[in-house]
Amino acid sequence: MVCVRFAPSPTGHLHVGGVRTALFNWLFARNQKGKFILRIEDTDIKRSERDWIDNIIEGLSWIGIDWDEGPYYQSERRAIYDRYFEKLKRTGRIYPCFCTPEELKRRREAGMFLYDRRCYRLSEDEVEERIKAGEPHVYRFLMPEGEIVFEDLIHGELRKEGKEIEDFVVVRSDGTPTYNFACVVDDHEMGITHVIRAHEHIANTPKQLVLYHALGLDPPRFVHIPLILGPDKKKLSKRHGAVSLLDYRKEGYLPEAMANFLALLGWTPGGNQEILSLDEMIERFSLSRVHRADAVFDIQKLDWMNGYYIRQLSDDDLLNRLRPFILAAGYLKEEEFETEKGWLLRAVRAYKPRMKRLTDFIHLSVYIFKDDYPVDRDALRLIDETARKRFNMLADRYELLERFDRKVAEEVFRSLIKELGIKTKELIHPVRIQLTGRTEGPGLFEIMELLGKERTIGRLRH
RNA sequence: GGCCCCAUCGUCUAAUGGAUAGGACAUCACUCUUUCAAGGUGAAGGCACGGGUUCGACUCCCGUUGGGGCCA
Repeated sequence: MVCVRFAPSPTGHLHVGGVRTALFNWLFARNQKGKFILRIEDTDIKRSERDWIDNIIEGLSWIGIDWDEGPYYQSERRAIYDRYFEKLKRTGRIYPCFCTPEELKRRREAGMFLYDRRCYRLSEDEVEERIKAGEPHVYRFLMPEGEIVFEDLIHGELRKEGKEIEDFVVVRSDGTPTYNFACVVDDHEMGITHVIRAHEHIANTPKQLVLYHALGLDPPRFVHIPLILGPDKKKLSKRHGAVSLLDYRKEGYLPEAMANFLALLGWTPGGNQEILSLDEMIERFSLSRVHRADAVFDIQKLDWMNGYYIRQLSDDDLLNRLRPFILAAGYLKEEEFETEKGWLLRAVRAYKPRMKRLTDFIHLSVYIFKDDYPVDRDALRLIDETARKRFNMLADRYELLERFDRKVAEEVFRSLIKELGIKTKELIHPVRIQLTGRTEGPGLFEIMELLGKERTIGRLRH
């Protein structure tokens, strides 16, 4: 059975690149009726934080990814790594190294890019003595020579000369395993069959393979997926703006749009359909349709897709999703959602085709919630004395109405225009500006209905 | 400095030796319309370059260029 994992390091927010990796793993597992495991790689304890772990879990859940096992924490699996460490020691392929980070840095600056094995040449007596003296030391893996060849499911055959890789560290001076070592142990222990991870890990694969070999274990299949780039074609990072998945939630993106958009970065379902639900993605997912080249994160396409998903939502559903934003903006109080529901639904319907993000609703609709809304000063100049006279005439007629909705508002409006012998737009535009402070928005009579008789008249006379 | 990966419209991509190189976003135009959106119709826009291989290359091979990544 296929078994994959997503193994983020809790050193920061769950970013969109990580989500995409998780998504590919998850889609593959679900498509293959396999298992998806969540593993938190927190070996580097000082850099890991509980908050980041929460962020990862919340982000994955929000976008719709669930896991069959875990989260496992590497920080709680020390005993397992120790066991494999002993095993590794018995192979004679690791040796202690006493070189300090400062020394190594200095040598690298001097042009020594590969470790020169100086500690490997230490005599047994000296090693024993220095360990006994409590001198800090790491353990390095003695790299075998010869070519390491492996099959990547996306890139095909990849090869690397063993002597081009230095004797990498497997265990730190504090006894914790390094990334490559812990990763191999966990992937084996958890029965991982396919390691699907970001392209930047290609260089780690040969190191992991020699570890599998030394430990006498069968390696999994490797799949290196392309990176997500910023508009400048460099690896997506904070420099490019929002990279944290939950920041997108805060900005009003829908989880289904995020998932759809991210899945299409590097993968195609084939055919021309681009809008897919998670279930459709599961059904059609295949690693053979994952692209090789890196992909630029195109926020404009995300915006379009998010707007598209918003338009597909029922008014009711959309209102529910808008609720936290409306509350946060202070437009309404919790209890008013019930009493104002009918009105809110009409408002939602009016602004729906104009939203790209949920937050758009807040600024698009200010003037129906508040009386102190922003006003376009330039547009205001279009309102002259004649216009004001007409506003009052219109207000006078609206005063007489028993019922006030978009239909009667329009009928009355049009009859006034007819009497005045002017064109519709000669009055409609000034009225819109007078009522909303801006030149664009939903149909004028919908706005009037949302405003209601009193406020419409009040603003007309203002 | 070394090693590795990648290369189709501005962006995401389809094509798997034989189509006018297809679609989506963005752009532009037209349309609808009380404005802005949304919708509809259409346009413009791409195989990085140079060698091979082949009857025939976007497709295979080599090189160049460009971009990216990893060793800290």
